[in-house]
Amino acid sequence: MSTERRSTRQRAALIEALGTSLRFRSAQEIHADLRDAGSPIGLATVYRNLQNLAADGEVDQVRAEDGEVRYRACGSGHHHHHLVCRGCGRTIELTAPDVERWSEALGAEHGFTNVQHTLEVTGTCARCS
Amino acid sequence: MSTERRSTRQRAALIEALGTSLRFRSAQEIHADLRDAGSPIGLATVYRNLQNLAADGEVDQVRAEDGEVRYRACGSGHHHHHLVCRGCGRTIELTAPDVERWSEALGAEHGFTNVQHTLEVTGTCARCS
DNA sequence: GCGTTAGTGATAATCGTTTTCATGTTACTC
DNA sequence: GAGTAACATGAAAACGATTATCACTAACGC
Repeated sequence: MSTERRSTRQRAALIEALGTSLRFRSAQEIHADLRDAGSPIGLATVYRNLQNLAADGEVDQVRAEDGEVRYRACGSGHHHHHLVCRGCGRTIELTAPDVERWSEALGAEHGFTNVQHTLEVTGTCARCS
Repeated sequence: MSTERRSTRQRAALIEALGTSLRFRSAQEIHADLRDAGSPIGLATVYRNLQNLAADGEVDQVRAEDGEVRYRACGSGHHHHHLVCRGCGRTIELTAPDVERWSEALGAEHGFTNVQHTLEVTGTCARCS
């Protein structure tokens, strides 16, 4: 997966910006933050690099309810899900082995192969309510 | 929920078009189908009515991987999930009581209130593989 | 029928994202 | 170091789904 990528200033800045945040953020948000932080970078470059990083499994992406894609550096390279606060965006990583097994079994039961699933949990965290 | 809606030819045609399909379809797809079927209807009207129907709980909407929203008339008015074929779009409704309970408990455990979740399963059905 | 009011639809506007393409950088070789 | 091929960048334009606008039409209650 980890196709070889050249190391550029922009890519490094992006990775750093991702590393310091625990929230899921949109490409536009990240772009603005980088600009504000004094790292001039093109919007297209942000999009491209985020896609690369996602393809290489170095960041997670989720699609918000409004259709926007949000990104976040995730600890484990393993498959996992998220519990995201709708207020502040605070995110807790989850593993759900039962769900994994359940969806597998379910696919098989209906003759489906190559089964994947998406599962995201949202709520209002203690601080925000 | 079911805000009172006036009955118009366009709304009726839309509901009928939805009723005859088992697949999730995009607003654009449905619009094209209606046009082809000889039911002139504006694209904006399709969008508006689909949103109304979704708000009234008469159709389900899911967001595809490319960000497009797809609609489908669903049998039960109850909360449920879907197993969707990535090839032909054939859809099977699922209930997952374990997942419901799991996400509830999880939210509580982390101090989250008003917990919701999205869960969609995709795969390749027997016919398509 | 009549008036009120929601619904319609062609079109323009929005907005996130992708593409284009000329230019700048990187990694590699000699 | 200099040369260079391939990749990366970024400003601007293109794209595509969706939403807003607004003049016009049709439902509904009387």
